[in-house]
Amino acid sequence: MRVSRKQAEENRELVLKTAGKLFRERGFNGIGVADLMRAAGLTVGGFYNSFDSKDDLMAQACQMLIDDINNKWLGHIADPKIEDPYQRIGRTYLSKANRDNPGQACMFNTLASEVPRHQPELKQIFSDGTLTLIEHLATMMQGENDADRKNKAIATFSQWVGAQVLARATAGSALSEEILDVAKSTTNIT
Amino acid sequence: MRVSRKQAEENRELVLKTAGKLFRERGFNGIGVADLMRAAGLTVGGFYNSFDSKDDLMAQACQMLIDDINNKWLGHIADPKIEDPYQRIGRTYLSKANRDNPGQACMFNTLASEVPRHQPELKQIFSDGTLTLIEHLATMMQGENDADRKNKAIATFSQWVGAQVLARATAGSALSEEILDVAKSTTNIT
DNA sequence: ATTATCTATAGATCTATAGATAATGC
DNA sequence: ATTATCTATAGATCTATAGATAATGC
Repeated sequence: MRVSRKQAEENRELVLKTAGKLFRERGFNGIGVADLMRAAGLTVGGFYNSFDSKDDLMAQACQMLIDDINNKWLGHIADPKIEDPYQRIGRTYLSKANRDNPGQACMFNTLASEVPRHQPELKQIFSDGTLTLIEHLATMMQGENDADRKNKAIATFSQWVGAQVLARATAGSALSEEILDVAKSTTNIT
Repeated sequence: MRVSRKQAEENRELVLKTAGKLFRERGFNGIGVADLMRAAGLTVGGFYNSFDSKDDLMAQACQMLIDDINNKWLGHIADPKIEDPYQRIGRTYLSKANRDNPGQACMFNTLASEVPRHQPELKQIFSDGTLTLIEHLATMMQGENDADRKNKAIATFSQWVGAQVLARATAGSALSEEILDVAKSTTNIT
């Protein structure tokens, strides 16, 4: 029954990844610890070896999801093969594929509105994460100075988040695609 | 124990109003039927006389909350004492008071991201409600034609929703107020 | 010997229903 | 007689823990 330390660490990471997907798909309250462990191919008893509590898992999963976005964006910015990282990021962010697959898309669209109801640690992770994302976005914006670029990044990110939230809430109607299209044109995504 | 039909109808409406507040404060899964009835000064047994199920309550509460926004906006538009209804609406929407009191603010900020996970009836209510809100907002926008005004309304509403979601997720940090301020200036609210 | 994971379960929820109660409305 | 609401509870969750098991790592 016992597995190697390496395997145990891999299991912990698998649980984190599974949680990241299922929290985005079903919300923090929409997936229980036992079902989550089963989805990762494990059983509930092992959970508390890796995590102090479900709250601890939520915090770790959110930190991981924010790091994933940051690393993806930084990778795009650094990649010489990607000519215009801002276009690439915005096109993906506002795609119908992202709208229809919340489990793979930006966590802010699905989980940000639940954050204020949870523990301070989680709020801190979201606060810090939002700031970092906006700073990265700001480096890709055109503007006269840093403050101007930051403001543009804030406007752009708010628009993106709001558009995906509303596009999902109206999915199936013509309005849903209009919302994504308008967000693209407002934020200069072609 | 039995009350008059008038009183029973008033009780039903009180439960709806209480649900509207608590769903916005805690999410659909954050408040149970028994606690909700207690908050309304009643007990759980009476709930199923007024509602078929918790899903039914969610649908009715969301419809009521959307109607409330619509009626408030239409009232502002029709009120001769309000010089610029768009300014009035936007200033309230993006206020810190709204950020800090989700139980009294626009349901889209708190509940829209949960909608895709629930029953089709709820999705339909949100779809229809979003379209109606955008149409009302469009009448207050400046633009060359109907399509132009509708696009501006879509951009504005997405921006408002995204800004409040992010402002709440970052509440307590300086960024939170910056997000609200940027949304105001982007959507021409002074 | 240590420990990662397993099965089983305690105790606290949650939705929904059953049957009793007492006031309304014919 | 009817019925809106009450108390009590069934049955299904959910988080977390206890103790057993069997493989790792000294």
